Amino acid sequence: MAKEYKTKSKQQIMDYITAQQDKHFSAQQVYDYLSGEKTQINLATVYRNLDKLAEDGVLLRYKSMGSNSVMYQYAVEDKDCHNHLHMQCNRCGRIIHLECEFMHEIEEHLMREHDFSLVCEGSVILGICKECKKKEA
Amino acid sequence: MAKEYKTKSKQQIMDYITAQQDKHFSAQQVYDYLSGEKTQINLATVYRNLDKLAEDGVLLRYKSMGSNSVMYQYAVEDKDCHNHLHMQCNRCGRIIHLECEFMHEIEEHLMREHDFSLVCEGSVILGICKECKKKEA
DNA sequence: TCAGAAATTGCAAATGAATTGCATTTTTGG
DNA sequence: CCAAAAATGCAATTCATTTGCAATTTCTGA
Repeated sequence: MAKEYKTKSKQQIMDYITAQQDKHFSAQQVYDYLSGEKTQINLATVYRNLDKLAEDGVLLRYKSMGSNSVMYQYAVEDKDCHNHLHMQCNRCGRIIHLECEFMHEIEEHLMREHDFSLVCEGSVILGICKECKKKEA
Repeated sequence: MAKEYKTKSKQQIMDYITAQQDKHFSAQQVYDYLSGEKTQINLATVYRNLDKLAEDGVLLRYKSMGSNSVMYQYAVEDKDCHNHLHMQCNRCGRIIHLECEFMHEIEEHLMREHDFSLVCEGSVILGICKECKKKEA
């Protein structure tokens, strides 16, 4: 099995993404942020690390029409994203986990009435979130 | 307003996409199909036409993790895709319209319990469709 | 019917995100 | 401190998509 070495790059990236919490970001954004005067990092390194983190389940990884790059979002650790849908806000891009009993109803309905086995990972429905509606009002 | 000229390219493309119905396809696939011995078309033309058709609502246009290119699917004319979610099969890629009363329940739940205003267009949940499950069994 | 305007196409070049090969550097375990 | 394993930097590459522009096609109205 692959060992993992702690590196400065990984640390910087982790610091960035854990600070983002509900927000989503692209590899380029991580790179831009980390390419300040003090720090120095390579874009390929960012890509490699983000992809590994996504594989490890630390990050959600998805494409949407809203952006021409792959977006990532920090997946809170104790959260198993295989059991619920995700709602993404069309305005702010935030991803909200649809964690409630209603998920069972959705899943069961799809199965029973449509013979469709829901796969939650990567399933993202769009809309406008609470906060953004408030802002607009 | 922009006039529209009927061209051979448009005709060929329309013929292809209307024959696809439930199936999805990329610009490249349309191009490959239309680049037979008899016919001749340019990839840029395919892109331009598909994008216009998507703008006009004739095609659904979406990205998903399953493919590294934008996918299109024929949007049946009398179907208003603003009122229902879409289920995409992870195996065959087909998009199924979730048109049933249960949609109201989902929409209402999201609104009432999560203060989330669902936007159906572009909302695609993933899973395995009936047909693909049969095949695997 | 025909000339000219407008739209469309073909082609090649450009763009831009993402990936990869490889030499170099860093990390870690003994 | 020393190798080997892993990670990085860099440049080159890939691949989908877009764009500029000249050539072609479509349409319209005199």
